[in-house]
Amino acid sequence: MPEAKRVTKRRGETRQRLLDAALEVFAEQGFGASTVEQVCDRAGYTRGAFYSNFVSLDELFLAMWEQRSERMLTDLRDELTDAPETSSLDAAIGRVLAVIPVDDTWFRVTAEFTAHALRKPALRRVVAAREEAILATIMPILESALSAAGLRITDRRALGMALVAVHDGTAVQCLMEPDDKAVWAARQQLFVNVVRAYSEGAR
Amino acid sequence: MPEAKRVTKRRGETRQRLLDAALEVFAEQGFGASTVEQVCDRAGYTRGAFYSNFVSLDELFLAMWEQRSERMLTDLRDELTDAPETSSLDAAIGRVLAVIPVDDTWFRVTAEFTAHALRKPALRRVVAAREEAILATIMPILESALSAAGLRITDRRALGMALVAVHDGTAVQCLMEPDDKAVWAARQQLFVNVVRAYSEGAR
DNA sequence: CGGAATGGATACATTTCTGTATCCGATGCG
DNA sequence: CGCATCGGATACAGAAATGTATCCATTCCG
Repeated sequence: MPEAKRVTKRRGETRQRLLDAALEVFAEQGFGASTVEQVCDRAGYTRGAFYSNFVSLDELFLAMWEQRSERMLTDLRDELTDAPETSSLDAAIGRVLAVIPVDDTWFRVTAEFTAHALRKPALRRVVAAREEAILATIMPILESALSAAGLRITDRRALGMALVAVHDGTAVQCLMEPDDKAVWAARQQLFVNVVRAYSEGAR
Repeated sequence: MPEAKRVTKRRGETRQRLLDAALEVFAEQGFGASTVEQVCDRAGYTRGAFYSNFVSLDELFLAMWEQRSERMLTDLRDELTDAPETSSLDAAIGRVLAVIPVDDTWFRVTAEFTAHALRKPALRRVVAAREEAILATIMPILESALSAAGLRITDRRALGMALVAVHDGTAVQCLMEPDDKAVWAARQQLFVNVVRAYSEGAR
């Protein structure tokens, strides 16, 4: 019985500021090198506030990542649901990529979290579940754009995996050379090529 | 003038054991969470040995990563140079993938190092240089296999980037589900598809 | 208002890590 | 064999991080 503690306004704010601070600190220093104090300083509190809200940095990390990725996912849904029935495949992919933020801070944190999950098996399911949710949001858009172009997906699962892999792999490249527009263009092109590779039909 | 210090046998061994221990410790704990003592304990020395050989964990990390990736690269070259003139594209890709180890430990460390490099701009060139070296080794093999199949690469640079991205992206997936053979198969297939996407010619 | 519960600050004891200074056994060399 | 240098161990001092116990201000609610 987790002893449900009611959340007052003040407590909620504190908690949120700690979550926000954690994002920044973990992105800058990496999770492993971050300390409770650094997070508290950034948030404008002392360690007392932290220990009153979380039991460990691990817990904070998980809570923060889930909140941010959940928020990212709903943003994605919001942006994509009122889709203006995109005609071309490139345009559809461009739309999706424009909405999925390759935000420096967020990506670093996600990379850290992934590495963390490789070490803590319990977290793998969390990561996997999030990926599935993202795919569930994106695939329908993609499929409708494809069918408008007379194409259909041949292997849905394989395409999903490929998209995730390409996203993660190219995101690193983009962050390594953030100013090289060619890298970003290549990324977009790679997505198009991959989608085509797993589709068939009239062109 | 770095005051070239000559390397005795004993010193070399100590240094090497520290490098090896670093690989394991960093893989298990992550670089940021690792301490000098943990590395020394693992190697069977005390901190005295460490500070006599390196000035900081950062330096050790860099030295270790460069040594291992260099070794990996020469292994790759050795395995590929005596290539039995592979006929099919799939076979060629299979060969290359078989040689590039998706070793759990090494991959984790590479991921850590990449994250580290995102933070320390000086390291980005190191990572980029290594990627280029790997591509320089692989691309010729690939091209000969392709031409044997009547294909030729259309955009060498784009293909190189794509291969790196796909490698990194899929490696994570394979490590997350190490026992799911389907993931590994999908990975191989994705490589084939990507290479095809950036090639043209008779089939 | 006024007492009770809440939430975060403060103070403290403890542990952990770091870096250096020094020591001593081993190894190389004449 | 004996001296000199080398390499790692040991010891120590200081810094940093942790977790807890306690205190005080604010908010809640009758």
